[in-house]
Amino acid sequence: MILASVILDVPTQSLDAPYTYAVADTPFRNGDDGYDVSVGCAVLVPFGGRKVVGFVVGLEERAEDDLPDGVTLAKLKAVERVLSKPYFDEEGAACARFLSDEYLAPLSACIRLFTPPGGVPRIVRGPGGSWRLEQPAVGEVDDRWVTLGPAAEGFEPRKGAMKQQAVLDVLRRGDVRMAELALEFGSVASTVKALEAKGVVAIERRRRLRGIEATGAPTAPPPPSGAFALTAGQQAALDAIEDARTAAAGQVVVVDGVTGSGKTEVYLRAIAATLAEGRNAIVLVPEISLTPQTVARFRGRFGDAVAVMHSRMSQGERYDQWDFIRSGQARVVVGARSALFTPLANTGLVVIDEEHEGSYKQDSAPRYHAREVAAWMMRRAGGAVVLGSATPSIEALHHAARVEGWSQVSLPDRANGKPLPAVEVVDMAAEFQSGGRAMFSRRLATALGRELAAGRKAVLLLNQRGFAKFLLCRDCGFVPECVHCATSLTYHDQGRKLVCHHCGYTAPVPPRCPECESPYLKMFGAGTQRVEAELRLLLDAMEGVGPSVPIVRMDADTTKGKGAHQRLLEEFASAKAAVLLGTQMIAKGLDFSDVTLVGVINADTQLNLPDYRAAERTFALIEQVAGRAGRAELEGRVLVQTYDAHHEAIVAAARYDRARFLKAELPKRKALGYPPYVRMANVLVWGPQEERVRAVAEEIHGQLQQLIEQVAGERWQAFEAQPCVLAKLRNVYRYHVLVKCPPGDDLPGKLALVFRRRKAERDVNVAVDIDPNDLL
DNA sequence: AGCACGCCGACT
DNA sequence: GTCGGCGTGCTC
Repeated sequence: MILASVILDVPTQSLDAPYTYAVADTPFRNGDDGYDVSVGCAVLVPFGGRKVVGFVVGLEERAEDDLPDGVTLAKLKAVERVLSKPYFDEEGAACARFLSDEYLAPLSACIRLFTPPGGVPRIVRGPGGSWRLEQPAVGEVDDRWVTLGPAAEGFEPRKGAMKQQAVLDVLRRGDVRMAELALEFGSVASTVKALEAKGVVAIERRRRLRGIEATGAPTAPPPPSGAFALTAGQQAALDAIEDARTAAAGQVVVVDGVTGSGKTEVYLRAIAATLAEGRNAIVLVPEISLTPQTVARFRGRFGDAVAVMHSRMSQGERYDQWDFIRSGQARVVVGARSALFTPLANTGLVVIDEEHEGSYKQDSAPRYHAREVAAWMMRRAGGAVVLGSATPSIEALHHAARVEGWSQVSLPDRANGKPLPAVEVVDMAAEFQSGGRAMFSRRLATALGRELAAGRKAVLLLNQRGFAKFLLCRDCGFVPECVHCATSLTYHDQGRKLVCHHCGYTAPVPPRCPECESPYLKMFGAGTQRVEAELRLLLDAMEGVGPSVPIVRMDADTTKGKGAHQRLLEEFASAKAAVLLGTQMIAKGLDFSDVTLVGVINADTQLNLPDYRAAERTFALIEQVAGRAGRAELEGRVLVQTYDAHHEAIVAAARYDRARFLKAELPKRKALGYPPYVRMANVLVWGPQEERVRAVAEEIHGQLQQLIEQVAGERWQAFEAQPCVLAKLRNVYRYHVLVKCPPGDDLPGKLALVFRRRKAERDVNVAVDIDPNDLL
């Protein structure tokens, strides 16, 4: 008999295992819907007196006396109905299992990554035990197309039949949509009908493919690759990727290239080579830099074989792109991290651009990292992974240096031969001591005035990730730190105290700076609006600048609406002199040739976040934003304002000296026990009642302590349950328990012993974050 | 005795 | 997640 392994589409811990159902009838066929039961299908199955939707993750032939564990012939029921075409194949099912094991996530949540945008069929329950099946609202859309029919040859409309003549003239130039005819000639329905009756035209329904216009116009046939010569660095990178592709064993190539070194051209050629072999490619791009320009670059080379997936597209657009990929016509998928799970067949290359970006880690279950998943996929499929960045993550660099199958190539020069812009550090503590009280240093103000007056543009970056308040001495730049963890202490209003969110260390707020006795200890955290207001005042007072110079503000608030992001950038591009003021999102991907000045208003907020990656992120941010200046003929200049002018991350970034940064950072990581020298898991516990949350967190800590004593070993550590840095979020109290282990150990496997056994509580939620991005 | 409520396990 | 079984304890 044929048995189907089904994951129920019910997101509950206790139902999160495959259930076995019989596949009735002739092999693999069920019901009258015309779909076969195959891996990846949504199916309707009976489950304890009701019906539920599930997904088939396996099919096998078994003898009646050889059923899987826990299944008896008496219990076994049959799949009732097949509800969909397959959403994924065996490989997808295996990937879901991998995600579930590796990230301790519910299998049903992992399976859901593979289902089409817009949702899957679901059961809706009515009163009195009634139920019905609801199909997803998003689906295919058809257009009515008008084409020339068999009688078109030699047909002449009657004299005076102006509309018929006009319609035919248009059609002789090619097929056209009914909607377009109506737009041009008004109501044409009767005209077209008359012509159709004569067999002069035909009306046919054609599937519309949404999401093309929205993501970069379709282009003429792609120009041949290799139209111009590569730099030596680009060639070396391409060679390394070709070696990895030839090895076909999931090799990972880190392409470490400064901004403007031409990484994208390397990707394009590697993809072209992949396609030439009949295999397909995925390109992952951080959500915020997935702009029409980015897409146009790929469409320019690969034309209509490019599918695009990102969250700013409508559900309909995403659905069509997904279905287009499923149809096998797409050869290249460009998208955010979830594009990994689209139904692209025969993937031979995954490119992850801006690899260091935090958005490659999903922040809800399954909390996967695209880098790890891509590596897993390409190991299985015999492909290669490319990780590109001007500032590769410490993990990537570390892996490249010592993990089998990983390698690194550098592109140290810009493709246009121009030097990188000079970066100057503005010491705000010194500025303050000499009387400067403003948000903008005199040096930055002067530079702004000069560039704007000369009709050039500036980009100002405001680091907004300063929501965790910290204390800073305005005289010497001192920030109180934890004596155990070397992270800054967070200020708490309740009780006016400083707390370390890693180990729980607490200290009172000092009345004076412990370093220099200054009384000017200030809490930090400013918003974009305030900065904009202050900047406006500053510009208006400047000679040769004044109120006519626009400030374009880009942050989470101003980029909310559809297309707002694009509109703001166009506004900035079309202005003569202008300032673009924004948060993180302006740090990458922007390429305006007339930006000559880049200012970082507050490099410190990032640096002083109570997080072990603070220095790494600050270093990366400065390098990234510096790359925005002077991309064309004009020379660029970068000013970085900081109260911590001697911090290695800032000094090293200003000199583009990564080796220097790593030399300072790595020993710290090693001494304090942080990645890449340990593996971490962050156990998050949250709920509406603080007492319950803390009790559960402490209980988990106890269980982990026990796990370590009994199975894991003494090189493991479980830290005491602590309130999170974001201790209360939307009336939910949050605690966490941090676990560390040696980098080679099976962290998820061991933790599963504790967490797979726990059953869900009603008032407290628990989530395990393996290799967390941050500990907030 | 009869029934409401809550806990617990099963559900393939 | 949802149902049903069963034990506890309260009411008629």
